[in-house]
Amino acid sequence: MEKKAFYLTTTLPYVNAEPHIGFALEIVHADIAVRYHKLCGYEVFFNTGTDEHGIKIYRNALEEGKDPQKYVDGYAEKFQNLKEKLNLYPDLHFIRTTEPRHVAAAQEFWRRCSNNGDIYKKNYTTKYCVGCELEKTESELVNGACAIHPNLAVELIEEENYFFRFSNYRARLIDMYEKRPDLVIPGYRFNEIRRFVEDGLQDFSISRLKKKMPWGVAVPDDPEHVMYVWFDALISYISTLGWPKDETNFTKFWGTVVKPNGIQMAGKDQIRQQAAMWQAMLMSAGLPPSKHILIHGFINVGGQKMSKSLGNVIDPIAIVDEYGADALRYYLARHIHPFEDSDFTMEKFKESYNANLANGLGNLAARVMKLAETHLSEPVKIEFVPYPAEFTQALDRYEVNTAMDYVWRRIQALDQKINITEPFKIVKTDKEKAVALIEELVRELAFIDEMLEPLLPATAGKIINAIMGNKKPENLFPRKEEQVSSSGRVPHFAMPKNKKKKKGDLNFS
RNA sequence: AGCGGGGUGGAGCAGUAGUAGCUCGCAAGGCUCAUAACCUUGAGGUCGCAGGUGCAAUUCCUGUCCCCGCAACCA
Repeated sequence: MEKKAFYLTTTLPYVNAEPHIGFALEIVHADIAVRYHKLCGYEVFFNTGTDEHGIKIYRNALEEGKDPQKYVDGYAEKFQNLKEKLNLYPDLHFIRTTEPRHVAAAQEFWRRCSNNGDIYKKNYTTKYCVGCELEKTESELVNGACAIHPNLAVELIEEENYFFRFSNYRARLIDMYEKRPDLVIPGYRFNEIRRFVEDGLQDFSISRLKKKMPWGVAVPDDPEHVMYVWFDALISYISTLGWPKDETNFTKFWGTVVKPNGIQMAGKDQIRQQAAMWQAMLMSAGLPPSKHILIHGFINVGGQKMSKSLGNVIDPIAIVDEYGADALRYYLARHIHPFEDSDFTMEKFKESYNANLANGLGNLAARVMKLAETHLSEPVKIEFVPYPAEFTQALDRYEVNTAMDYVWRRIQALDQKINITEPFKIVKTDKEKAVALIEELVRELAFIDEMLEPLLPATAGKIINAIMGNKKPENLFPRKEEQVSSSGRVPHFAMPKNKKKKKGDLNFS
């Protein structure tokens, strides 16, 4: 029997900035889902990439005196490096929208929409904010300027553009929403987009005049136009599969109209593009819709938006360099909610790192394996134990945080078990019983390790190696104690907390 | 205005129709295998406010107050 196929794509980040913690969140959650499905026996296709066209990139490149292609090459490399930095699934597919295979796919997609009568030319004048790269309606302007970029002059655009007949798809979208109640997850996001579509749709512009802005995919049969960046970028979800040439691969992973299979992950600012525009585009091209669109929230810092001017931007690479990929993966998976907005501060990160990775998982692995190394003559044989329902149910719903909580309860339970059964004591009186006990502890550690595999793959590998070698592992997560606590007090860094109040101890601080 | 999210012990957050849970912090004790770690116990909450439905609501409904987002470096 053929393996079931699992397809998951992130949105493609626009390459005008360094990799962002928000994208790290998206791709780590995606990576966990992919690894989990792989372990469950699916054949998986995991896609990400870079969105490289558009006026903003064109202008940035010119400002830096670079050829646009050279400019995006530099950024694409930084994003490709995330694979290693975040310890992502080894077969991660990476598509760049400037690749010939993508360009060809975008053009074919255009042709199909056009043949279907959904693309037409229209003269129009609009106000356009270069900062947002968006047309602005009157109601969106404040004092005649873009509210987000008040310092940039709103440009008046009057030109002939190609438009997509989005308005034709209102009924069909609503109909699909009715039939596919799990298209957008979570449900309250689905309500948002449903209401938006019900309120009525306006056709949107999908091309730009080449003489003004040449940095885009050429529109078929019209040398004067290039595609608007959003139109071509969305198509990357299927161009990465080899569409339109590789029909087999495409159908296998993207599915069919009857049985869609493509799962997308995106931020809450992307609902409109992903759940409405893209779905209408797929209908127009005669292609299957998405199966699920998972919408995650944003990361705030200390209750505020991240912003350069506030100086509170979190750099995922810096965290990985200091703490390791799995430490960041841990935090994103357990403490950043899969759907709602979450807060990220370095204080919280460090607190959780010490509590749950150093003191929790790392210490547990060390104490179990030290017992094993000392008292067992050979490695414990490990058998695969099926994942518990509580764990799989959480991951099946993409509730990674709940799955993490479950694993950490097992970690705590194993710590408790060691304290209760006291093998380190029993070994002095009843070696045989102690050995049996320790073997049991190792097996339970292996069980925890199994669950860690999709979550913290590097750590999981180290632990299973330690088990198979019957050897205490290297220090998996060294404690970090150098910081001053958030209250400003110097921490009691040199004293164990269960002794710090004892009288008579010398205080080394 | 509208739409969306949120208001849970000192802090940060889960969660649920039926003894309210986690991390940190605090208090007392235990253990010594472990990364000055681990375990136990305790103090601390009328789960924003007011109504309603239920045998039962923090959990569902209605109203109301407050905070945040929809305006980001687009995630």
